[in-house]
Amino acid sequence: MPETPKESKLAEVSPKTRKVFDFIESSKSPLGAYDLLNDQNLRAIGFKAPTQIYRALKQLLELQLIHRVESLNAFVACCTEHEKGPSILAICDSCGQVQDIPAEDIAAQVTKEVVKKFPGLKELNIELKGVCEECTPESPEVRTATAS
Amino acid sequence: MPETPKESKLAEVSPKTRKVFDFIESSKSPLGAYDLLNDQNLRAIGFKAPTQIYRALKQLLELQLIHRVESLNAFVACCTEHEKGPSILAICDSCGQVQDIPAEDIAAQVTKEVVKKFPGLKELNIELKGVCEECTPESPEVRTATAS
DNA sequence: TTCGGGATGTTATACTATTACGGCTAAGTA
DNA sequence: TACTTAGCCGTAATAGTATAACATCCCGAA
Repeated sequence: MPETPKESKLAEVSPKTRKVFDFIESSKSPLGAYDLLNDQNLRAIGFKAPTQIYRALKQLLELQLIHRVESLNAFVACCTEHEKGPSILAICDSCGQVQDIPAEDIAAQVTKEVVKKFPGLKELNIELKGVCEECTPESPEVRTATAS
Repeated sequence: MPETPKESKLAEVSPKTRKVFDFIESSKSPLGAYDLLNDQNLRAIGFKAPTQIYRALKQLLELQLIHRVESLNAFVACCTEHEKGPSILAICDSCGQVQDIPAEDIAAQVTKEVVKKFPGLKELNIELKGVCEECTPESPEVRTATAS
């Protein structure tokens, strides 16, 4: 049976790094490095200093198992459905949850638009703030949305 | 004669806040709060503590005279040509300069794509990393660009 | 003139991230 | 076996970013 990409990546990391991933993945909201550091379960397995946490996070970022949410200084697990492609991170101001939305076509359009002014594009980071579907009180029929 | 939007906004702020804007605007690269705080010219006019700087920055952000570059914890002046609309911030890894590129159409597409999953969209932040045109060694004819 | 509110000053502290260094262990080699 | 070296991990110290809390001043309204 074929391993999923996530499983094969996780096979490469140490048990401690894996534990960090598990906590991020099981959290509904993004976690900061110090949230992780102060987690009793991670303390219990030997995390005592920020460096240790940051080392694990660095590895998970390189494997693209997690995203860094720049505007929150925090981390979320990558959505397992589209592990490879570019993402939009949609941050709900109300419940704090972050959705990792696939953004292949947006990325393509951005690339196309900026190529003249910025020919050496390497990384793309899109973060949205607002209110997610679950926290939106209006009925679905009358919803509207605008970006400022 | 009509004032520019920038001028009319700047008319509202205190001389000290204006001075902070001037420094950000005249800088080629994004400035952090502590870069500003440690600037001799700002010290000379009475900036002594981070709070003062952050207050000025907050006001300038609200007036949309500056952008916060989330991935750098730093601030750049808004491009004067498109003060009102959404922007893409393109950060050059080589020279450190940031281009503020208009992004009306990208914003519209993002809005359209995420409206179902994220109907309450309020803010859009797009940051790119890579190498700008000036720092790109290749000849213009053979340039290509891809977003990961 | 006194009151109250907004802007500004000041101090302390919280939060985020990195550097530097030292020890351990596992793989390769004489 | 003993040596070496490179990478991983632990630890301490410090750098960098941001906010809270409270004092003070100044000005306009009553």
